[in-house]
Amino acid sequence: MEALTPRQAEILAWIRARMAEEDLPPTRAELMKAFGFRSPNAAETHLRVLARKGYIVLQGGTARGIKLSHALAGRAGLPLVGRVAAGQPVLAEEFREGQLPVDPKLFSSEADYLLRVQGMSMRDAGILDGDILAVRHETAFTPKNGQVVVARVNGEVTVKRWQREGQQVWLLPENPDFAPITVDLTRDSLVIEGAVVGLLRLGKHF
Amino acid sequence: MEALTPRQAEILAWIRARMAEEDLPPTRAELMKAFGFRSPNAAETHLRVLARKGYIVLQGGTARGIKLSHALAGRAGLPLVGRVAAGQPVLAEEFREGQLPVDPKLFSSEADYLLRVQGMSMRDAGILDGDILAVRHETAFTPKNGQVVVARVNGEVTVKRWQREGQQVWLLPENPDFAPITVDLTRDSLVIEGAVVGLLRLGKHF
DNA sequence: AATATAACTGTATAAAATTACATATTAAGT
DNA sequence: ACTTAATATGTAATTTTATACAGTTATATT
Repeated sequence: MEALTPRQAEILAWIRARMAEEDLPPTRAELMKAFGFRSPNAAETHLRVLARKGYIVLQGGTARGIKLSHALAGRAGLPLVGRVAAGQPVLAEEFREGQLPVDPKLFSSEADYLLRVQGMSMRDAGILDGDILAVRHETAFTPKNGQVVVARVNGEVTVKRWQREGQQVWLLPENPDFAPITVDLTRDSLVIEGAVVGLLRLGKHF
Repeated sequence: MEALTPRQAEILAWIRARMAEEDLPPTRAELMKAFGFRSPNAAETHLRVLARKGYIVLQGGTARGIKLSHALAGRAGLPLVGRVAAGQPVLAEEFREGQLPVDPKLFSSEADYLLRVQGMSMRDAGILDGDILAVRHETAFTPKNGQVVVARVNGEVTVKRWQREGQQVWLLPENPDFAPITVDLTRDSLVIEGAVVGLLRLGKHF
């Protein structure tokens, strides 16, 4: 399929999100408003391009006649991510173990991906080795103390309980056999990968 | 929910089918054509009634602004069962807390219902109070020793690890604060309700 | 230097769609 | 008998929506 420009991808993403949420395709005017266009024709031309490139199908003479093409329409579920190598993006293609048919909206907060847990450092929080966490990808947020987060310390991805006081952050395990990770925000690199919004344990561990 | 007349049910069914197929709600004119009305107002009044009775939601001033109400829109999913009173069937209507959009085939073995966990007796197996278990309903099967099952002892529903030797069954908790339940099959009543095939923990507990 | 493409503005209009109002028939409920 | 509700017809106004046509600006391509 022909590639999209960043702007086109942005517009397609918005359309998909809108349709998932409202269950109704947008009008040109709605697109216009959402992107701050001053002309409905800006929306029209974008739609034409998306249609020409095969990402959507336009039904002429029909209000809201926008369909996602089959390839995109398949509400696949969420990607399951396995062991993430240091320094690499969590959602990089090579760490994907597959796709699970899980509704992102099942959880309290909408989940973006699933992450398989490695190790027993959160055992006493009921998070065991092999469990699958539903994660909301949000790098720019401030966790509350006590919240379970997916963080990256010096490139390494870890799941821990967040505790912060001033410039000092502790990533607390829930297992006395493990030591807390202490991070001084003024010196160490710490990236929040997301918030844990759910947990899934499948079959064979029972 | 208020009952529908046959004609109203027919119209609602058509709308649902149309939306499933076309992924776009119909207009009054389309409804009119489908049912042979000679006036779009026939469609309008039907829609008003369906909305008043709670089967659909109409968005005023919006082309194709028809939404199926949540009860109808929610596809399949699994029933979530809460506290089950002694002696009553697990799936009795009065214990249902709702329906969750979970694919029954997500688990190693196909799940029939979801059961909310009460208490901490399985804490060390990573099953916490408030967790949701996916259960395969199967009364006539022989669990393997060590398997986590939903059983009913003297009418009371419980989740424990199964251990059997001869006519003696132990239902083992995974928490030293709780005592195993000992069942002599020659004297006590024991019904297996199902096998635990998965676990779900949603949001707020993190 | 000329051309093409992306990403728009601005205006206009026809078609699609909602929705009000007036009316009719039949069946069910009080 | 009277009223209400269901199921329509018929007309028309208004609003929403799609979409054509004529430009503009910036960037990349030939």
